[in-house]
Amino acid sequence: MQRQTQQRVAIESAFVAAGRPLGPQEILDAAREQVPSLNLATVYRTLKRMIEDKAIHPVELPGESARYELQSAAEHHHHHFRCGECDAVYDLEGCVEGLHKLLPAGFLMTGHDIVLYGSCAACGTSL
Amino acid sequence: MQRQTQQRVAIESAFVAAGRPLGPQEILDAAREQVPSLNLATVYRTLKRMIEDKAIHPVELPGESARYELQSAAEHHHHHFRCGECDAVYDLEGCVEGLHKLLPAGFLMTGHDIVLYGSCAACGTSL
DNA sequence: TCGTACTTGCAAATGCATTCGCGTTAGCTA
DNA sequence: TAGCTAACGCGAATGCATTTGCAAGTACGA
Repeated sequence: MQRQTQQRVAIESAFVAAGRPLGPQEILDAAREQVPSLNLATVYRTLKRMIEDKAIHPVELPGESARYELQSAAEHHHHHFRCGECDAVYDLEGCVEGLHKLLPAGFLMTGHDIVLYGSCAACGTSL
Repeated sequence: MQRQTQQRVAIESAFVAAGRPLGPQEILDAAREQVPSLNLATVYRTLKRMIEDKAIHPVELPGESARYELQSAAEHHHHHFRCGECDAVYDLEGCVEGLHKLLPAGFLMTGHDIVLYGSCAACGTSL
């Protein structure tokens, strides 16, 4: 069976505390505040298992390696915002109309991704 | 100065003939019909120079390695469609309204990307 | 509390896209 | 047409994110 180790608890709480998609290195940095000895390989192993358990799911952005977010956040349709200052990614609520009008004749759409770029509230405030 | 080699001509014409973003391997496959001895390293070298010359520019999609498209295609704002059957990427004309309404308070938007997924006309026809 | 076997940390190994070194080939100018 | 040198093909090397082997550590049921 699966064990409740302190490293796993630290990783899970890092996701809850952040409330936004995190990459392996971000997770490592955050979780090390609970468990300083935490290793990146353990982060990857834990991520892999959490994906299998459907506790998290991957968030891919153009030209970047995968981040992950809690499945609960992914239960409703949403998109992402990437801050060019701090490189953090945030969840966005809602969607837009009219994507179908972009479709050429004969094309069938089954899904879409939208990514907004700019600077987040935290970075904008500190300018 | 720069030389007009047959490999470079083949690569440039592959872009023109395709009329859509191509990845290094796709370019290799296409250009080898003109120059069978063409090597992948040469494709990469040529792409690098074409980017410096602003003849092409990279197209990044979530979770995939870069494709490239002619700068002429990039002169006007547009987005992309990715076919899940043949893995090809196509340019889409136009854009949508209302992206600003997705933005949380305090966030500033400087750009955006939209990717539609589904099956293209070529694949849809052959089903 | 004990023992088992799941987990971890560490370092080495992968996989992959992309780049480089080098001897050879081939544009291009005189 | 000859000569210079940019460009090529090939195979090895990089860089990076991610994975794995293994010995040591530790959660947790009996």
